[in-house]
Amino acid sequence: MAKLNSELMRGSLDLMLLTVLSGGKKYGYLLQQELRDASRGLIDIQAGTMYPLLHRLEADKLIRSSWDDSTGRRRKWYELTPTGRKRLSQQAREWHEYAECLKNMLSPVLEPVPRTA
Amino acid sequence: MAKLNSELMRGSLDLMLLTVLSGGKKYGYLLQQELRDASRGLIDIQAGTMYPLLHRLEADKLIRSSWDDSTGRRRKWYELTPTGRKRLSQQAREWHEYAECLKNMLSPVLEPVPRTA
DNA sequence: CAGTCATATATCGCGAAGCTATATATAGAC
DNA sequence: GTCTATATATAGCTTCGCGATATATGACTG
Repeated sequence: MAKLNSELMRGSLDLMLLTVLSGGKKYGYLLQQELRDASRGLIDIQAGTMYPLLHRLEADKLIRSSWDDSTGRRRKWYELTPTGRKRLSQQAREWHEYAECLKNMLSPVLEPVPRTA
Repeated sequence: MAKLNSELMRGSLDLMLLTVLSGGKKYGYLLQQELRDASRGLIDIQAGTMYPLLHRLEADKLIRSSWDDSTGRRRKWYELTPTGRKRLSQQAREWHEYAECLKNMLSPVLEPVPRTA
């Protein structure tokens, strides 16, 4: 699966991270991998994109973090806050509405009208 | 219909303009109106966003323009170039793929699993 | 044991791009 | 004559994604 033109994802990156986090606590590197795997390589968020984004989401109190230093691998685990959960479901609905709308507009481009036999 | 959080549209604005232009020649103000109407107010691209975007698309030779000064209303009509048409169908497919992927990820959030009776 | 790669997080600087505000000009309504 | 809608354009601000770079450890390999 070819990597996606990343420009397309602008605007829904937070939504994606929040979505993956709704499946439970994750740390950054794991999040990155899960996204890549779940999308068969389509979605590959760079580290230099993801970490600042996680920091933003935390500053906005949509997620919270805790370090685990018990192993040699320092890991910062993130989880949704109640606010984050609300934001997620709201953004998800908004995105879905938008996607349906755009899909509708695109339909003539995606599936050209078959010739009337 | 409430206006959409415009952040969500980042990354697919060009796609939308190209899509609307695939329906025939349009000038900027008309484009803006058609988008707003077709989406029942959901998509409302600001003038300060749209005009620079149109200029970019033209600089990239995806669209071309011609002035109509025959009336009091100066209008700049835009139409797709062959290159723009190719780009549109390519971006449309890419977006669709991405949208399906995200929709998939979102499905547990959008439609919570019903309790097993 | 030295070298290399994967794991794991972080930040800087750059450039792209959307928004608000503002400017300009005309048409039509009242 | 004033106000609103039509129609296009640009400057300045800010946000944000990316590549590059830095740091440190674990795991494998010869």
